[in-house]
Amino acid sequence: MAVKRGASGAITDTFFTVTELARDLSVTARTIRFYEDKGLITPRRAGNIRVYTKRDRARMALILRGKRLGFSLREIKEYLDLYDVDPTQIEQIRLLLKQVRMRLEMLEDQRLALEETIVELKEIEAQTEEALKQEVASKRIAG
Amino acid sequence: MAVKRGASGAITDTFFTVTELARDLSVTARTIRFYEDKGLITPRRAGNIRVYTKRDRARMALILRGKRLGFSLREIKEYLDLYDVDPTQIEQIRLLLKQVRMRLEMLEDQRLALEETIVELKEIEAQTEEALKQEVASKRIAG
DNA sequence: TCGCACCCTTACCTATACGTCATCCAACGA
DNA sequence: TCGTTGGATGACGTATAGGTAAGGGTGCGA
Repeated sequence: MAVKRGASGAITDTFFTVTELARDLSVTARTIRFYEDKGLITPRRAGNIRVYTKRDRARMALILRGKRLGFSLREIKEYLDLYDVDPTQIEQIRLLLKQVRMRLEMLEDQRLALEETIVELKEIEAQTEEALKQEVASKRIAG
Repeated sequence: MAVKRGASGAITDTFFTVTELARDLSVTARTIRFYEDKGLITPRRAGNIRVYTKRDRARMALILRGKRLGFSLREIKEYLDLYDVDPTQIEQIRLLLKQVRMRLEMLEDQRLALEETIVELKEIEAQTEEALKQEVASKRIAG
């Protein structure tokens, strides 16, 4: 409920400081500032202090999801820019569509690889559990 | 059909040289040697020349899939080691099982993120196609 | 008024994953 | 015998994604 900055570093309930946002998203403030450096996010300032809105927070969440998916910051930036394209420029729209489709293909491909791996790991898991049971059982008999 | 090394660098049909394997997998020879340096793959040698079997090729394919999934070489190494664990050591089995389950959790998580993103991109795609149609139609009328 | 908690910027440090020479050796065909 | 192709180090270079101080400013409660 603090309107001014208290011990927590909060400005208001709808705005965040870097460290607040960082804690919220389980990253460091350094990381957030670094993303700003790279042009992925541009918070407003109160004086020279960064002020993040909920929209900024959502954007950060998108960035982090992109990272979980294994994309580089450059790629994530391009991806985020897809949301900000001017829809009146027809050539720009065509380009955008092409990019979106390429990315979709990549993701579908990645999903396939992912599912293959999950299946294999589950097999290993099952075999391992089996082996474990066998081991324990034989020890019980031997003991 | 070459038994000796010909112009292609082939040794036999079942063995590969670095560059052959590299071409086959669309990576550079440097990459493969680097993986060896990091202990991810250990081909046999003919003298001091690397000789890769089909098994080596399969292992390389696993490595590359791991990379597509966004894992580091260190993680991929750990993952590959799962295939080589001695199944008689019960504590080792328990550890293995734990690792497999952790990795599975990560992958399921990743799959979720992936599917969210795919859905969003498909929405953008649909909207963009729509906008494109509108643009073209209006230009046709105007022209 | 001191210290603490945060904020900012600048700058150097680090790990990962290769790319890029440079140098040297061996085999093969013209 | 020479040139080309390919293989093997070894060393240095590079991009990405931050970590880690260093140095300095501000507001606030004790």
